[in-house]
Amino acid sequence: MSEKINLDRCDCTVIHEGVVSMVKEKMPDEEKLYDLAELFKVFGDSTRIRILWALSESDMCVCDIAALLNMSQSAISHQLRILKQTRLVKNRKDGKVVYYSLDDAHVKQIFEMGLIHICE
Amino acid sequence: MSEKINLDRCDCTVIHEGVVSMVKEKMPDEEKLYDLAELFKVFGDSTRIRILWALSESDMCVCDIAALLNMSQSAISHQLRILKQTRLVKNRKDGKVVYYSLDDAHVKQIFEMGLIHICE
DNA sequence: TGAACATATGAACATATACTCATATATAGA
DNA sequence: TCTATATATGAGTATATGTTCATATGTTCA
Repeated sequence: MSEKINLDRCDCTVIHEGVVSMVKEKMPDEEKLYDLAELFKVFGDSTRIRILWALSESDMCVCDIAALLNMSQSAISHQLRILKQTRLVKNRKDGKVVYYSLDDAHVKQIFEMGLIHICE
Repeated sequence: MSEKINLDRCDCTVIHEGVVSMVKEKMPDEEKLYDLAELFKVFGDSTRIRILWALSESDMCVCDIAALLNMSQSAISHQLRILKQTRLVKNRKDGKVVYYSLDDAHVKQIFEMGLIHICE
């Protein structure tokens, strides 16, 4: 279990060849893991987390969210754009007002999983 | 349902006072949501995601991980530090070699929740 | 049609962050 | 003790990103 092969970029030797090749087999596509990271990156901002949490309580328009979080309308709008691109929220227009709501039933479950870790 | 009160920072008016105050009541502590965002931020990097996924398959030493991901030992070590600070991984020392393993049984479940969204 | 308002958006800026590079620390073996 | 090896870490750098500011778009109502 100690073959010691030098590799390209990593400036060290493989100590456990068997383990590495086994794990390499089991790893999902690079792309899928990249997408997964991109999704969590969206959750990784407190403004967006608060927006998502708020929307999990009730649909709201942009002004309401801005008031709730005491932030500028522009800042909220920019973040809503990101959340929409990630298909985490959707919106419906009613005259001048745009109402946002969650577009994924699993958002709350993802929150729960995170909280379980934090609260341990 | 249209009280229109001007607020501090948000450059707009509250359209639905009732909804905003109701949601404000239900929102968790600012600090808790901040911690939650910080946790997801750790998941929001493809290098760390790949490390966590790899460790969910098998414990590994730093060199093995560097070889697996074809990255420098230093880069991996820096990321492992972050993962350890967040209590997502732990390590044990065996001579010169440091073995890392998952420190949270829920990591895989958090992945699953993310994948459900991506695969929809 | 024109004023008021809700929202969206591009550019600029300040900050955060992931990696590299150089080097420190620690352990094993000769 | 000296060398080799495995890992950790501080500084520097390039890039990513969140917010602000100014302004555009689109809708309602007088």
